[in-house]
Amino acid sequence: VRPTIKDIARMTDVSIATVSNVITNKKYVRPELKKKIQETMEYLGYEPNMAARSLKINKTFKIGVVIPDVTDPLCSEILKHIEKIISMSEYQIILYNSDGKPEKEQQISESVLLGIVDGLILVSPRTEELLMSCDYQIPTVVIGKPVSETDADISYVYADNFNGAGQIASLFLEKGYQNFVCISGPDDAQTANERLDGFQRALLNNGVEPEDLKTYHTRFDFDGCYSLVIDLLENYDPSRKKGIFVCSDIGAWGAAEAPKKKGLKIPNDIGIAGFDDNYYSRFLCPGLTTAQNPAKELGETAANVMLNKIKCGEGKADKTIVLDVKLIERESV
Amino acid sequence: VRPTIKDIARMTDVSIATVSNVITNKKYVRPELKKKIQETMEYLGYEPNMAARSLKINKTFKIGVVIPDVTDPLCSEILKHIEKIISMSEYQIILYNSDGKPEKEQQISESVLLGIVDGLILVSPRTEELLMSCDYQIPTVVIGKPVSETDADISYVYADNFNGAGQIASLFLEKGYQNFVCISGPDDAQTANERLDGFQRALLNNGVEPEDLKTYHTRFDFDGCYSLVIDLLENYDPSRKKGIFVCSDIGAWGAAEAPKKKGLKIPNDIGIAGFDDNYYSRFLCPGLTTAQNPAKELGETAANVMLNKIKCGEGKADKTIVLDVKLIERESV
DNA sequence: GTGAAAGCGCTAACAA
DNA sequence: TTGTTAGCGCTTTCAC
Repeated sequence: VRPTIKDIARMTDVSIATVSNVITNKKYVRPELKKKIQETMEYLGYEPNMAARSLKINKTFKIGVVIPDVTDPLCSEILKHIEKIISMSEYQIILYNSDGKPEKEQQISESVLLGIVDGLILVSPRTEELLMSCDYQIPTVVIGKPVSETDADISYVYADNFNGAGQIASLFLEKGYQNFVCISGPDDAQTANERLDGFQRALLNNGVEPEDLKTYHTRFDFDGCYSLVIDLLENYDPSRKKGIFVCSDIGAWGAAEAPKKKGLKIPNDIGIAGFDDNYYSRFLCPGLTTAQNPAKELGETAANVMLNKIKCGEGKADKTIVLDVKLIERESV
Repeated sequence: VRPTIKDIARMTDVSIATVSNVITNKKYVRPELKKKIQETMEYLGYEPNMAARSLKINKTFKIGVVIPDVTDPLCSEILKHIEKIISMSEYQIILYNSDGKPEKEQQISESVLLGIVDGLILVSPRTEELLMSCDYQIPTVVIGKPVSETDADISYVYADNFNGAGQIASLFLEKGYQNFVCISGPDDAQTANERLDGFQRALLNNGVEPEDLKTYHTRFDFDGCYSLVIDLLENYDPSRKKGIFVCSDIGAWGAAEAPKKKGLKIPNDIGIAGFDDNYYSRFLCPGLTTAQNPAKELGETAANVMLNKIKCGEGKADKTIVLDVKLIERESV
């Protein structure tokens, strides 16, 4: 049976208050007494009862992390680095899967998180539902862009998607591409659309004619992008070399498959670029040129901001942090 | 400020005991009273204080999941399905990353998990350290094979690696391969070695001469396997067609790169098979033939067994469950 | 510098 | 059927 401070107190002939004082380290206790108490705790294998402490001081030492899909390489990378940082503190992570569904996010935020978590990290939540978190005054950090003004205690950390996509555009231009396609996700995929905007703006600002840029929205997976590009390649004229920018690596994988099927060579006949830099993208043949979503920094920063918010109280932590994205040039452009 | 049962009781003119009774649903309460109480709870947005409940009934409603690496496609797949099952119960998941390091596993099991978790799911832990969990009588399920007898309350669920590897061997034989290589992980990678055994046994039992099978242990990643196979391909004679079985998909990716570099065609000149069936393996060109590690079933089963253990008490749940692995035939053999 | 005691919100045994 | 009450393990005033 597990020992409590009472047991320690009895064995050491002190009061439970004194034992508590050495545990919390908030009041001075005579060194020799302190030592004796610590030895007894060690001896009995004492570990504080978190439930009791939580009840008393009204903290749970848990941080909720809401992820759309642990299975997505980017999400899991972010999660990994959140975990790394958090596990060095006294906090622990409670994991929630939102499936990318607003209802699930809402449900999680609403009912589940009331007393059971001291803070909440939302990974790329569906935009509209952010507002949910405003109801509860629990420190929140969102990995993603702010969507509407709020006075709730929310911080945001996100990657500079706009600029990243611009770098892709510049690369295409440098290499002499003349005709462009941008494939974005579903209409409401916010980050994908920032990338589309960045790509578009950079191209247009550099003298590309609007009719030389076509944009599409599609299901953002392998098959969706594959069949879209198959269609685009009807009557393809390689003399006006096409550069296809797909706003996510996994989609780019599908897109890259299409030219291969048609006997077109990447990057000689056509260019493909992605966004994210999945771990696996280096293995695509040819290696996928892409913009690196800074998953590691995203996770670490979000976790650190969270810890700060909890420690310093409302309003003291950064409101918004935007992280640079880096061009990863391999062989597909 | 958050309402408590006291508030509900006062507003409803009943005692806190009655309120508690409608919450826990363990004693009969007059329907009209019950309704009134429930309405009040709804109205005030009451949510039970988990810390208090935990303290009282000595349960945390948390399940610890210890994962070597969330970033690994197999692990994250398992985790996803654990989460799916657990989230349908009243339990929640606390996530721990072990980095595949025994020390970390031990540390997690030892200090952290005492009172803060009702059960523990360990995903492919390093064998020796399993014993740790025996000290605490907390329900444990291990995704992986039992290594030593113990009377602790541990259940095991794992895939039939031996048989899966055997299926790969049979496929090679069927297709007329005559020379074989098996690449396993580091010496102490238990599952990898089961696969090696299964492959070896099946081959030898079917008349393959020992000198026609070479086995290797290596760092189990892309680069390790790549350079190993590059070496193996010195003076390669395609007339005695070689079948290479790599005990994990990610290694197989590396292995498959080597023949390509040397101008050898897969599967015409040489065959490559993997094990696991990562989500990404279908995208390798040619598509990787592999044995499917049943990640979904592994996760779901482990979670269900856990829930049973917690509900039914010690010893009532299955001790050991082994799951079938299925051959996924694509184009690399 | 140390101890006594109240009380965090809840459950369950017992009384009514 | 409902209410009273003790107590889970801990922190924290407030006395001493």
